[in-house]
This record gives sequence, C-alpha cells and structure tokens, in this order.
Amino acid sequence: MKNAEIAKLFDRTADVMAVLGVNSFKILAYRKIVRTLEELPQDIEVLAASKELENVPGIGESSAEKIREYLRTGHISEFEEVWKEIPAGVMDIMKIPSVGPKTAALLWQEGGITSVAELKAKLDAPNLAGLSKIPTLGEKKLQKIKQNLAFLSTSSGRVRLGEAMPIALELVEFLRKVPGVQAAQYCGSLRRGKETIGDIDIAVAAEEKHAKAIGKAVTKHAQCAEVIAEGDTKTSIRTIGGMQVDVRVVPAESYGAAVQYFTGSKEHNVKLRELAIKKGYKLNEWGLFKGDKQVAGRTEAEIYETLGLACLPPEMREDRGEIDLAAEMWARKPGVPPTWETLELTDLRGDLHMHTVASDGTKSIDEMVAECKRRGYIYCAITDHSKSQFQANGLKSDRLLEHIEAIHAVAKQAKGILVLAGSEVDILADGSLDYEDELLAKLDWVIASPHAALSQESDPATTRLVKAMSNPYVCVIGHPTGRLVPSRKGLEPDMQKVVFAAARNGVALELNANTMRLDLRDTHLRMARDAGVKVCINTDAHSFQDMDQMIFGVITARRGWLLKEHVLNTLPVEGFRKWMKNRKEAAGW
DNA sequence: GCCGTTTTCGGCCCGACTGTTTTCAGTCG
Repeated sequence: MKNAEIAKLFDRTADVMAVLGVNSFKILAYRKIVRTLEELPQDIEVLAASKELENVPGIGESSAEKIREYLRTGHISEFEEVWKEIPAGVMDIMKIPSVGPKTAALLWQEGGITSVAELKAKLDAPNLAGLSKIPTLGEKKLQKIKQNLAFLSTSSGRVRLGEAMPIALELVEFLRKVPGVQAAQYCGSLRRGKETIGDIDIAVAAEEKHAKAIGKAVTKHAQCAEVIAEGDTKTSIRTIGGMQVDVRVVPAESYGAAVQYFTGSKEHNVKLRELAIKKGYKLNEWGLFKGDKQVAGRTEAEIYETLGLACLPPEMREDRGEIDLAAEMWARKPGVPPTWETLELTDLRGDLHMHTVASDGTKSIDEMVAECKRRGYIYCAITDHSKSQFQANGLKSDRLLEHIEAIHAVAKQAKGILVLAGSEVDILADGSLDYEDELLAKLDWVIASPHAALSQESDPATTRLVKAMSNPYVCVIGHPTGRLVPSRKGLEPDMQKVVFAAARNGVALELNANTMRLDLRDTHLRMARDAGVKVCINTDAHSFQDMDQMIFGVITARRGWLLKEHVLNTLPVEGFRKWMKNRKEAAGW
C-alpha cells in the first residue's frame, strides 16, 4: 500500500507552503488529505484505478491527478518544484515545539539559518549570535526555543496508551481532592483511546474563584517537572516522564462543553461546529449558544442532543461517519440501532490467548486458570508457543502432547470455568503452520499468529494469512499484522482480502489487547465488523498483570465501532461452544 | 484546494496563552 508514502508527500508540501505563506486554506485542504490517506483502509492504488478516488471526501480533481501521477511515475512534479524553494533543514526546525511556519521563515530569511544544527549553534553562542535583534524574535522566545530543542533531543514524542493512562488517572484522582473541584475528567486522545498519546488534557469543574489555586496545585504535584504555561483558567506542565499535561478549569455549567471540546477529535469538533452553525447555534468550549444565551453545556449529552444527535462514546469521535450515524439514531431511522450499547469490559467472558511457564509465561496452568476465575471469566484457553519460537521456549511435538494432557487435567478439576487446551501456532512465511494437522487436531483451540518474516511484502503477506485461514484447525488469527506500537510496522496485507477470507472460512480475527500491539487496529476492526467477521479480544497474557490490558482491547474495539455482538468472547459458554462446533463442522475437523 | 438541504463562488472553527507588542501575531490544541 502506498497510502502512507503519498500522505507524507502532501504533508511535506503543506509544511513547505506554510513557510512560504501560501493561502492557508489550500494548506488546510492538503492536511485533510494527509489524514484521509493515513486512515483510508482501502489501497489507494485500487481506488486510483477507477473514478472512486475523486469520491473520497477531501480529495478533489487536482489532488487525484497528483496521486495518479505519483503512482505512474513515482514523483509529483509540482510538489518537487515547491520543495526546491526552501532548504530541507528549515522543515526540521519547524518540528521544534513553539516554532511554527512563521518563526521558521523568520529564522531562515532574517537569520540565515537552514538547519537545526545551525540554530543550535547560534542559540548556544554569546548573545544568541544577534538573533534577538530580528524583529518579533525576543530573548524569551529564543530561550523557549532553546529549551524545547533540548527537550526534543531527549524525548521520543508520543507514548503508548498504556503508559499515559496511569499518569492521567493519578492526576485526575489528585485533582478531585483539591478544594473547590467539583469534577475532573481526562479528555483528548487518551479518552478517545488512541494507540499513542501526545499529551494529557484534563477538564476540571470549579467555581471561578478556585481556578487559580487549582492550577497552582497542579504545578506543585510530584509529577510536575516544569511549568510550561500558567494562566487564569489553563495550566500546562511537563511531567517528570516528559509528558505535557494541560489542565483547564471551567464553571460547572460549561463542564460538559469543555469535556466534549477537549475530547475531540479536532476533526469531529469541526464537523460538530459546522452543524451547530447550520442549525443557528454557536459551539465552543464554554457551551452551546443561541445568540448570547447558553442552551446547553453542563453535560456532553445535552450538547449532542440539542444538536439532534445521539451522544456516542468518545472512542468513535474521529470524523469517520459517526456524526451521520448519531443523526440517524436521533431520527430513529429503521435499520439503525436506537441506542448505542457500548461494549464494556464486563461483557468479556473469557481470555483465549495466554501463556504459561511451559513456553515464555511466568505462571503455571493452575495459576492462570485461577486468575481467570478471579476475574469472573467463564472460559479461557492456554495457548503456549509452537516449536519455531525456540527463543520463547516453544513446544516441540512431544512436549505439546504432554502439555495438552496437563491442561485437560486442570480443566477437569476447574469448577465454573471452561478451560481449553490450545496453542499459539506460528504462521510460517509461506502460510503453512508450525505443527502437523494431526497434532493440531488434538487441540481444543488453535490461534495462528505471524511472528517471523514480518517485513515481507504486502502480496506474500496477504497470501500467507489467507493460506493460514484455509487450514481447518485454525480458530482465530492472532495479532494478524504483528506490528509493535510505535516501533514496528509489521505486515501490511490487503486487509480487505484477509477479512473476506476470514468471513469465508468462519475464522475469527484477534484484537490483541496489549498496548504494545493493539492488533488488529481500529480501522481494520471496522472492516471485520462490516464483513461479519467475529473479533476475539485477547490479552496474550504472560503474567497476571498482562490480563489488566483487556480494557485497552475493549477501548480499541469501540474505536472500530464493535458492539458486544461482534465480539466472539462475549458469548455465554453455550454460545461459545456452538461457535466452535460450527467452525469445526464447517472445516471438517 | 475542496465543497454545496441557502452557494458552482465564496466561504472554509474557535479560544487561551505567550511574547513582543501599544493593539496583535504566532502557536497550540
């Protein structure tokens, strides 16, 4: 798929045009295309082959032609002309926080700086090498740039969902105890459950007279390493771990509006504002207004409902059609759910991907099963690694046979929980499995997962996964792309083909809940849902703590618009048994 | 550059904070 690389070209061009001072709406249009391309589940090449490309929202005639030029020639000549107008290093300067296009242009044109290294040298030089003589570039601004530059070199940018969540929870808990605080809620991409988080936004309800003291309290918290901004209602800090946290204090009558506004996404909010304007309202973080009169804002639901929309969970607010859905729900259209029964953690009845000391886990079969019971699960599967995973102590055939016996022995003793003898079998590079069929037939539950050859091309990756699903013993494909957030891309198969093959074979696809993986990802889950493929949310636990990751699977499932009915392991025992029976019969198991 | 249940032309979301400014531009979310 060339979606991502084309997105990068538009992004770079938008950056260059911003420095050049091109019409900002043109830049905005390009930014929208970047985001569209990054999230587009279909292959851009397939779309470009037909008139469908022009039907993608945000892509018009002119951009479609540029995309086709790139697919034809590997270049977009007009973009390359634009890039020539600015030294490449100037673009890197813009990556420094507090340096936008205007400042970058100033540093380049007035200061003669064309790279981050040159900028750093001048900032370190005596008297800032005269940079502060440039109009509108004062000493304070330059010091700030210097600080941010130092920060940039030590931080890695966005952090995983699972890393940001504990910090946010700690600060929210803290804030709820600060005098005058009536309510506090983390918002932003964290509340939407994105796989990586740039910074933490927290909305606080309190009377105006307390606002300053609440902001002050945040700057005194043990997590605070640096105060970035401190205003009347807004306080920004950097934590000791390097995360930026923005805290906004609003009165209770605006709290819902603030929570809605800071939860975003930005694109969702833009759509919502446009809708508000169309209906004669004005929407901002203080509330929904008709003229000067506030008509909603105490709660989020109030705002959506006044605009004639159902209030959907934050995870869906990505401008991927949820506003149309919300309008249809409000209008009680036939074929549209009357209420959105959001998937909850308590809907999950079992964990079907777990490791023990037999391979690379840290607990015994007994202990894992007992922990599952403690968590209220009514079924589970023990799925240790297969033989190719020798570094993870994968089981050779003879050991697997013994392991199956051992699991069945535990299963017999276990009360109130169905225990399946399973395996996480490697899908080898060519799509064949790591165990013979005769051995697979002895298992109750087979996950087939790719672990090696994760950088193979798209076409063989597609063939690999589709072939694995044609094996009659495979119940589910584990972490289908093998990606790691944020470091490893993993496989990039034609996901539409993979999903159709899963539907054809009655195989489930895993949503691996570990925040290192979150695989399948949100857009892929949506495809699975639309194709009627069951999704299995598993933690891939190697320890008890790993099982806590289930919530992140649930959150990611919500981002893919999954409801309880789309998730295999929400079924009661009988329903789950029936699904397995159907799968086995269909496959001639 | 994109788009249309007021429009094929004329719009395109909105506010807080900072810094460099005597009234506002730039950046960020």
